[in-house]
Amino acid sequence: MTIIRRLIQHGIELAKDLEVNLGNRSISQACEEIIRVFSRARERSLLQRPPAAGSGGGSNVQSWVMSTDTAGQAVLDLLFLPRVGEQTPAVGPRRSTPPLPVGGSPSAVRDVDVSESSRGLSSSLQSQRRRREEKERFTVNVAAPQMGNLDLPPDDGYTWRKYGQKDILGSSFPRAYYRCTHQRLYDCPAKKQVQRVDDNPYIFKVTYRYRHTCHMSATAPSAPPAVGGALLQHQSTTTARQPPHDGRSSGGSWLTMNIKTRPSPEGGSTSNNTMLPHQMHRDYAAPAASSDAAGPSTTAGTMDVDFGGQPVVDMADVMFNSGSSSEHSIDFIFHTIHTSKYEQRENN
DNA sequence: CCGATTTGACCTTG
DNA sequence: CAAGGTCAAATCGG
Repeated sequence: MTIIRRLIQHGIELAKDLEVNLGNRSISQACEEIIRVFSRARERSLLQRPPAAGSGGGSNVQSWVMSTDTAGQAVLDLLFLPRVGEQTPAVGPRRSTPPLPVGGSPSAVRDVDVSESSRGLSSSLQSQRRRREEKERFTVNVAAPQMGNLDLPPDDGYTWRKYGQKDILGSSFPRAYYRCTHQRLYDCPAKKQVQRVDDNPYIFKVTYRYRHTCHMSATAPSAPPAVGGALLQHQSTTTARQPPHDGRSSGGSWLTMNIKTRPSPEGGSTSNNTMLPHQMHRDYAAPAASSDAAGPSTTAGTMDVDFGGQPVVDMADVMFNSGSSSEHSIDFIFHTIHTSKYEQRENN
């Protein structure tokens, strides 16, 4: 743990140094060094990760980093805050709920969803749901692998099943539609859309919708250890962190964006997509929307709780995977544009 | 054989 | 009616 701390601290110092000395030093050189340091921290944390999620090392490291200095906190803010909401694709919902009816037939599973989304639904209900859906959606920009198969979508730790692809008007690249692989078995409603950014084919715009519920089922492949009911569970439980099989993961997964955000309550989210870290902190720490679709962490009301339970591996993860919506150079450094934003629509 | 992907058709919404 | 989103049959691949 000491080594991890040292590595992380070193990384933070390097990042600080980079920001201070921008222009005096080769940026790429500095970035590589920072990446190396954090990579080592991550690798070590992966090796050392305690079996009991939520307790032990992760929180220690985090609290330690947070207590280092303001710059360290800034880095943490920058890196952590985005993922502490609810719908991160990287971290499944975490509330203690009874297992989902796994035994049910696929159709039964679907019925749950159909109840609201079936084509026969009344328009008012549908629009209601639609409004809520819009709130449960956020997009991130993720750097595409710079080598290998560039068509591969970014790996965010979950397993997705592609169910459609569509050419979008005005876009040079088609949009791919994915849903959670466990949609049927565990009634997991999580979906995402992946589309290359027009002006930069090396960047994916990923839109996430709904939360993963496949981690909540006791029988789910990813059923995490229940810790306190409001603690984070690590994504590695399920399909997360599967061994790379396409050549983009091992060294490339860090390019992936793992942002965790919490939808704001009705009207709570600002129309400003470029929230500063501390703003995000406030917003995301606000009581979760009483969304019936999922509400895992209405209990995880405070960032502190989430922070405390976050394993260090996630931290390293986020360090590479996410940025923030601030103008920080970290974004540039890690080549991960994090325009994490809520799709908001004006109240109709 | 089973699960994932592809792809054209269909549905919903504005 | 156009565009976005989803379905589902056909196909692919392990």
